[in-house]
Amino acid sequence: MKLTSKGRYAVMALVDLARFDNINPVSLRDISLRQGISLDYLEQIFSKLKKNEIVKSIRGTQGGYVLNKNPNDIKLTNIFHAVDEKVKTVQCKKESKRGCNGKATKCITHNLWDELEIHINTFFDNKSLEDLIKNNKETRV
Amino acid sequence: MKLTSKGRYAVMALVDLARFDNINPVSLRDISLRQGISLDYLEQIFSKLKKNEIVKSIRGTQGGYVLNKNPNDIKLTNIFHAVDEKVKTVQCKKESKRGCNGKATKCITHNLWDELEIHINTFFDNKSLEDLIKNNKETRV
DNA sequence: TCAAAACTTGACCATTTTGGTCAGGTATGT
DNA sequence: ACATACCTGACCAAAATGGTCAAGTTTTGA
Ligand code: FES
Ligand code: FES
Repeated sequence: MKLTSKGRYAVMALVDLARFDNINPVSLRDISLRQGISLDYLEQIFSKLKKNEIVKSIRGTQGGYVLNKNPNDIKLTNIFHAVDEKVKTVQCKKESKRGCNGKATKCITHNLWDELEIHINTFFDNKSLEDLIKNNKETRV
Repeated sequence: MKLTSKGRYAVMALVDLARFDNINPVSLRDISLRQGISLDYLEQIFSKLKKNEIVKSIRGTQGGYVLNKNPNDIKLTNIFHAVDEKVKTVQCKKESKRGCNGKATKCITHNLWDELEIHINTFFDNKSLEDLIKNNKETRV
């Protein structure tokens, strides 16, 4: 089980963004330099964040990106969903009655994995961007 | 973030094993048939489980595998560790002071991922094979 | 006006991981 | 002796990962 860098970068970039967007839009170039993430890769990520209305873009010189919501209303769940970082612990299709082995009933560990998935998602549901900024400000002092 | 089938199969196979090992050793062939897992693949998995002293092997006709510990002492953590299914959320090396971006300090989201890793591992630490068997017996009634 | 800054889109690709298969063993009970 | 079942290691196709590259379009400020 590992986190992909797409998800990791998305959160990283948004925390960076949230810390600077009070006055001006923040350019991807700046985020790229500060966080050490490839500019081209950031563009892919922000394209998705924009489609999911987590950020707004402002074009032209002095342009950049701005948060589209209150940091408190942006949960990790939303960010991960936007960049297709999904938690997948079961093998079978959830909607179906069939199991992962192709048999007619769910396998003997299905419930376990389901519990695990809920356990992980709970973490993401409860963490907002606001929490992360706060936490980061504290450690900056 | 997804679970690999190596980890999933390992647990599945051990639950199956635990349910039948009271009397005789259980052959991989039987597990393979009951759970729909390739025999060759199971052999790879059990080789690792054996090295980690989670199961014992008994060779020859009527041979098979037997649990090497009390089901209550086999935690999911142990199983996952045995088959190299590890939870990896941070990008950097934990021991090092350096961050994932190559910089001298940990990145702004490092603490978050660390928290997440602990959150997930807690789940694995607290779940034993015994729990799974019980749960399964209940649902079988 | 026009160049530079910055967003936009989509194709492309090398490397690694995954999820196995295959081919040969070796040990042991009957 | 022979069948059963463990044991070992090589091998491999397909998918996912983690990007790069190229070619735009839009807007501002000098
Ligand atoms: S994981 Fe759902 S049936 Fe096996
Ligand atoms: S994840 Fe540890 S420094 Fe970024």
